[in-house]
Amino acid sequence: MYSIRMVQNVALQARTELDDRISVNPLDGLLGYQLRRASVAMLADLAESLAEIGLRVTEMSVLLVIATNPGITQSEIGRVLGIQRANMVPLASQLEQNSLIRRIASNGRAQALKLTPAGAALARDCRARIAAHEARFLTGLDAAQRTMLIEQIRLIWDR
Amino acid sequence: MYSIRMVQNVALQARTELDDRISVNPLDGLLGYQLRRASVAMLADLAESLAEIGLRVTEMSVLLVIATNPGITQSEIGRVLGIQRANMVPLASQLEQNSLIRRIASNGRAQALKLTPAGAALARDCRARIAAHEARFLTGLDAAQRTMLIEQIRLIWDR
DNA sequence: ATATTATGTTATAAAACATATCATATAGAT
DNA sequence: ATCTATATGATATGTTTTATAACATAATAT
Repeated sequence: MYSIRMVQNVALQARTELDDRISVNPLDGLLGYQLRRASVAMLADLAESLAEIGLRVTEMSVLLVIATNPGITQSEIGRVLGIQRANMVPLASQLEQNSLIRRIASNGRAQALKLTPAGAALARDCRARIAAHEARFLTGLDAAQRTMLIEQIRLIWDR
Repeated sequence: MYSIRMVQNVALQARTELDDRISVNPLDGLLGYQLRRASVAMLADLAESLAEIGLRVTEMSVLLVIATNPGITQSEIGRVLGIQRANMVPLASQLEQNSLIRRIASNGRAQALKLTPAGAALARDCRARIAAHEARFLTGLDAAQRTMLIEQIRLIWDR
């Protein structure tokens, strides 16, 4: 007979099947959704690696931009990385407190940012960790395919 | 002579060139960086469109998952979308308060979630907005190229 | 000389996200 | 049948990220 228990089992069965079915996610075919999931996955992996050297992802990004562009200002870094001017302040302060960068009086209120030797050493470590991190997510693609994929993704937001 | 003004102008000139130069961003060739920038750009565009109908991106995602899987539970939605069980609570409560979904006692503590007629109508609106949104970022690619790109990105995090 | 612009800064708020804990109800084991 | 383990929803909490508004200062432009 149709006891409550039976009905409950049927309900459970349906939900178990749901877990196994593949196309239950209506967002699966969306570019925006896949970009978000991939980005979150890579961010988590990178954050884990950078935590071992006491850095957050955003801090590492600022560090590398300064390494490549000695003398760049906070506002310029913000424009390059898409970070608000106001949010650059605690970021740069943190890096300065940890003796990774120096702020040098420049033009107007602007300050030229440069790496300390410790900052330069850490930047090299970052590059190695990033290379390993990227490789973990690009297996199965040769160099040309990697470049093409990255360029296609860049064109999505930068044109 | 080397007045302060002159020195300052030189500094400004250097910074202006920096803005124009192309490869000042050492992250440009990284998959993770491009994924993040593209994801952020698409999220901002989608959020703007969904704000017009009073929804946030996450709320829309939950709404569409319920639309496709009537009777699904909060925990299951969390597993599908990568949202913590605890964070699903205020999400579902918000949708229920706005009379977009109903929570129906099911098995155990679980509750089967279903759309109200208003929720179903809004879900249709969402799908139209999403289609327009996706099209804005996929110009220049035909249907086959779009599918391939999305699949390549999916493989980055889901394998 | 005055108005405008750019930079750094502070304060603040909102949103997203993670963690730990708890009560309850089922499934499974003995 | 009883006990244990597991799953779900819920609450509370804290952190991180991100955005906005306002301000002082120093440069540039008119």
